Amino acid sequence: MKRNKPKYKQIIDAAVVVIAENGYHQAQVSKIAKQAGVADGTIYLYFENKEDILISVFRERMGYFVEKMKEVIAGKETAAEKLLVMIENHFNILSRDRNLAIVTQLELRQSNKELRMQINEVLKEYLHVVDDILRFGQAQDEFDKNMDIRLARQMIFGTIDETVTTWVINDQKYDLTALAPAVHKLLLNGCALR
Amino acid sequence: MKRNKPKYKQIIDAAVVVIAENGYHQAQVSKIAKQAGVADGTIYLYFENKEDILISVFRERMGYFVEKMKEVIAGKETAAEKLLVMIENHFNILSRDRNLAIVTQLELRQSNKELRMQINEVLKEYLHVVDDILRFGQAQDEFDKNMDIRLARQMIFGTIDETVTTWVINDQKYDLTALAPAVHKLLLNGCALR
Amino acid sequence: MKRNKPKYKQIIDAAVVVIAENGYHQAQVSKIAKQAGVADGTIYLYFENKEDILISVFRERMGYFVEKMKEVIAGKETAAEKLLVMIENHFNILSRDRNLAIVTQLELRQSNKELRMQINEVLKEYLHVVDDILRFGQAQDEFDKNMDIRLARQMIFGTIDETVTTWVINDQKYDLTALAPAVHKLLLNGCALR
Amino acid sequence: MKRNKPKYKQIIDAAVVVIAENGYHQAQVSKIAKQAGVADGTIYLYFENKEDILISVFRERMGYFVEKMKEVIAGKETAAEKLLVMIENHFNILSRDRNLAIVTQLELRQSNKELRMQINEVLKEYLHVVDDILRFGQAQDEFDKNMDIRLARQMIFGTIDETVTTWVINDQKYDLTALAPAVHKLLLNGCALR
DNA sequence: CATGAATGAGATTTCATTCAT
DNA sequence: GATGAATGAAATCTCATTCAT
Repeated sequence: MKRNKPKYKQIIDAAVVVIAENGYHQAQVSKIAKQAGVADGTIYLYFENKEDILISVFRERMGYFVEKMKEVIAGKETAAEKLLVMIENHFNILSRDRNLAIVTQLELRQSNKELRMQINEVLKEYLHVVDDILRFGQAQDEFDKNMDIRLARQMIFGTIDETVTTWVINDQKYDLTALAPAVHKLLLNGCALR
Repeated sequence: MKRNKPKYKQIIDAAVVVIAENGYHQAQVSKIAKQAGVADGTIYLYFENKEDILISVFRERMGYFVEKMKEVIAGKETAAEKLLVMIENHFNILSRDRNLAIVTQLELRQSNKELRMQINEVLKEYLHVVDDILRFGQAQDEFDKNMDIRLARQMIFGTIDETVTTWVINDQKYDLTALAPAVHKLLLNGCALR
Repeated sequence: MKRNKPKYKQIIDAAVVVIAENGYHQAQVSKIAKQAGVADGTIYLYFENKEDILISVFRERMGYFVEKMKEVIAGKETAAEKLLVMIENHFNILSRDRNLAIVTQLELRQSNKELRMQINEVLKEYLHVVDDILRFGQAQDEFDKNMDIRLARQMIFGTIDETVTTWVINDQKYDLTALAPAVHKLLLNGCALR
Repeated sequence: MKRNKPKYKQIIDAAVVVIAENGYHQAQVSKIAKQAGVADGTIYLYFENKEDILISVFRERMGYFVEKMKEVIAGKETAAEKLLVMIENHFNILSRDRNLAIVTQLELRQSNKELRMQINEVLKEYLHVVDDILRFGQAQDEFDKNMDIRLARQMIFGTIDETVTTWVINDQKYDLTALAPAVHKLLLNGCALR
């Protein structure tokens, strides 16, 4: 069950490809094994069960996601700038790994409640990053101090997520990253005229 | 296959209860039949197949949803007011039918891609309502005319959806409807200080 | 259960049409009822069960078959002539009622062993007709007296049956009746040169 | 899906036994699996689906049939002798494998049209053997050159088939092979006195 | 460490038949 | 006599997981 052996990554990568190409319900363990170039039984030397593969896909990739986010955010001075690079990076990473986009936005959502709960656990880390930006913005007098942090986080995450999902459903046929500034503006200022 | 016979509604209602209580993947046709108080075979006098039951759950309830929305929205003068009653009603309807909330926010999303496509078809009607409010707001000089309608709609729907889902995941333990004004304010003004 | 009421015949006729058009396994009772223009339940006022419909189809039509045979055979003097008109009539009747041909040669043979046993019971009458011709031929010194009647009957029936079945399988695209003289000659003289 | 692994034959053999003992419609996959001493799922490692098992039963056994025929026929000089050994062997093989006789003469004929079409495809090979004998006989001036090959083949096959079926229906209670010379004589010379 | 053949539980759907009206 | 809505039993096939090699 060593997570640093090469076959571990191999299987995770294979799972992303297989799920993206076949859909969640057609991603059988034997297909993942074949794509990874290992025997079916070998999967179980590295993962507890099928659910463990899926949650691991999310954890590994989302871990990279959050690390990346923290890095680029730290490099910015204002909350507005931090929010912008976060959105840009979110869009950018998924634009570049289109299979991952399909898997996280469409396929993995078909998993059962229990798996989704675990995925939410992983997501929390990402939500903390959003919260940090929001609190930082309030402290810097950039953001409204009366604003409910939890609701604002739901707005930010919900908007980003819905935007990416719509892009995936439309077969990724437009430039997602290009939408970042407009989304950023909307999240900062809302719909109303100023 | 008549949709106005009492058993049709009876089965739809049973499906909502069974899915909410057992989860999507444990909602066997025989469980739904038992809950509805009919024989398994009777289900197939009213629905083509299992998928048809699930689609119908969504269509029937969402149909009511959209009708209700259009009604309350028409009664308001400004875009801001229209948006507020839309959010209030969305939250309110799901607050009152907690099983439906579980089914739409968590369970039905586990369905396969094809079923989700059909659900999206039903959802489009709701998204049109949002679009109408946004365009109305622009025409009335309440909303920013440079705003991308599609992105704004994604923000509004994404925020509402994420808020409801979070509430469901947290076992519906707080008052969802009470959040409507704060969500409304966020959507109108964003996070930034004015 | 009166067999002389008009609906009895109506249902038999409907059964032939439905089986010919849909095949044995797709000939549901409800389809037959619809074709006959009666309610499903009405079927059971005239027939014990589905099997009874099928066996009745065979009995009614084959009854006519045998009557016809006896009639035309009685009008001929020699065994050879009797055999010829029997073959001609067999081919002719099925040529004219192509649905019946499909039903007797292909579809009804898919029925279960029990039903086929009953059909064989009905067929026996027809086989007796053949036996009568054979014995008459032997008495008249037209046919070989050492010949095993049972085997000869199997040859005659088997040949006729196989010929009709082949014609049905080939979509009845050639003139079956035209084959009667050649089949007759073969049955009388065999393959060997004289 | 390897056809040379021992379990492949094992399942075919089990299918013959189960179908013969229970009838076509009562030959569930689970019964066949049990008879073969494997798990239900194992069946599907060797066969596409249930129909594939049935086709394979026919193909495997009929393949042996045709091979055997060609062999014994090649060893004879005259068309008459060839025909005789063909009939003898046909009767003999089915006499020795009585379950197979039940399956081919009664049970497999209950299959749906599609399966029967496939079975006919396999049968064609056998019919070619008959045709070859007939043409050989004509070339050797043993058989009537004016004879329609197709009709003669239908007579031969129809007679043999009907003879075997009658024997099976009568519970195989007489010696089928003993009938071969008489059947042979009938096919060569017909019913008529010479 | 790695393999892959074997396992076996579990669910949708059809359709002959009934019976209250 | 006639209706037709309701019944409910029954069977194929999939696929995650194991374990002998």
